[in-house]
Amino acid sequence: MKSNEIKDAALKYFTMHGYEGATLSQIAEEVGMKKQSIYAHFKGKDDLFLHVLRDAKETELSSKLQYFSEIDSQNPEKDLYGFLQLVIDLFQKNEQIKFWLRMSFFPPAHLAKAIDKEVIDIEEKVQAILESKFQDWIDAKLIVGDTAKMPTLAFLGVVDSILLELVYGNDEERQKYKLEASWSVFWRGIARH
Amino acid sequence: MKSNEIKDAALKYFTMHGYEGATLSQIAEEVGMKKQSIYAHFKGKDDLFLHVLRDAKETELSSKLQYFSEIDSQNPEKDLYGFLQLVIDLFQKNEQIKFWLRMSFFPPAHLAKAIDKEVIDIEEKVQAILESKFQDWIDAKLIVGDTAKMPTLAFLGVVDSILLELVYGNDEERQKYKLEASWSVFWRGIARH
DNA sequence: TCTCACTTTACGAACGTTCGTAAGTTATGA
DNA sequence: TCATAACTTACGAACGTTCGTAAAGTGAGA
Repeated sequence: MKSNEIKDAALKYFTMHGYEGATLSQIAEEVGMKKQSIYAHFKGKDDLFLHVLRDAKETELSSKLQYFSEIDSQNPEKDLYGFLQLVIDLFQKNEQIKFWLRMSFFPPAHLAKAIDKEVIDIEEKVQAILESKFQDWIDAKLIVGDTAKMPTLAFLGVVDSILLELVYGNDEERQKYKLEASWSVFWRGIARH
Repeated sequence: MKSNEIKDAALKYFTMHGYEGATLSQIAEEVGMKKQSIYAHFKGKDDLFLHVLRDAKETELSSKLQYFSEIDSQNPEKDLYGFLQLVIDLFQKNEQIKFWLRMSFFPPAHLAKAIDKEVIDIEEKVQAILESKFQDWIDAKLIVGDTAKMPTLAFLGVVDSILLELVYGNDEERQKYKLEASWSVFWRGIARH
């Protein structure tokens, strides 16, 4: 399917150079065609971008939902650390997550609204699941705290900081160490002791 | 000084639209001149960008260094929380920090090397100071831990996650709550108890 | 099985626009 | 008078997009 090849190339260049920095010529050349041919598959640059965005959203969301459906939820330490590992894993082997991250935080101005809607949609879903898990753990006295919202937001913060470190990512040793540091302190911050 | 006005406008557009998305025409118009007049002050787009970058770096660095020189260092809880407040404050009233953040993580490809050098320079300095503070606090048994590196990196992670939330920033209530959540969990994670 | 109409895909050429950049000219102020 | 800074005008290159056209693929009817 040529459309998918185009989307793959577009994903790559949008991720590397941002919306404005990516050109249809580059994308077309990567696929082995002229930029005009892209218009046989997509209405234009915006249309192509939004298709890539929705694919990325689906990947991001389904990966995370799947993770939560698989865990037994009786071991918060394992479950949460596993989620961090999942995020790192996705980031490293899946260009879509990098794309998603970049566009979440620095969207092209004229598409900001459309992007925001998708971002908020995912965010709410993930946060809701996470919050219910934390509530279970609190009720089961596996972690401390009265409301589930606090550890949830703190954990999402850890996820963000790890993602940022991965984006920045020139020192792999530092990445590992920073992940461990953030995780250790976070876990001590919510664990019973 | 017209050069400064140009840099101010450039800062604004580089921050909003990124390097590729910002145009010299827009910048010139903001200042009230033609884009060709910019060349009376700067060699070109790259030159203007690098000037803005260096100004931003200086602001970022001097603000943080000044903070550390002012604190008494005997109260880690107050000192660290104060640093978070400083970062938020800087971010909200100073466009340069937003610019700095965007360019740190998503630099224009052909200037990535130059930008990286500056970013690493600041990062190392801030980390070094922070690490020595943490070491003092550990020695004084004000916080737990054997090595200072772990709480340092974890704290830098908290800073990053807060910055990201500010960049994203459509829900101010959520921002405050997330800051409190990240901070509370972090502090409990390193505090003696 | 062959043909005819239709759709899909690709591309050369060109559109209008904007980009960053340059040279030459005019006004301002020391 | 002599810089300096802003202006006007201009340029090649690249941008996203459109048009017309040609080739390739598809399905139906005879």
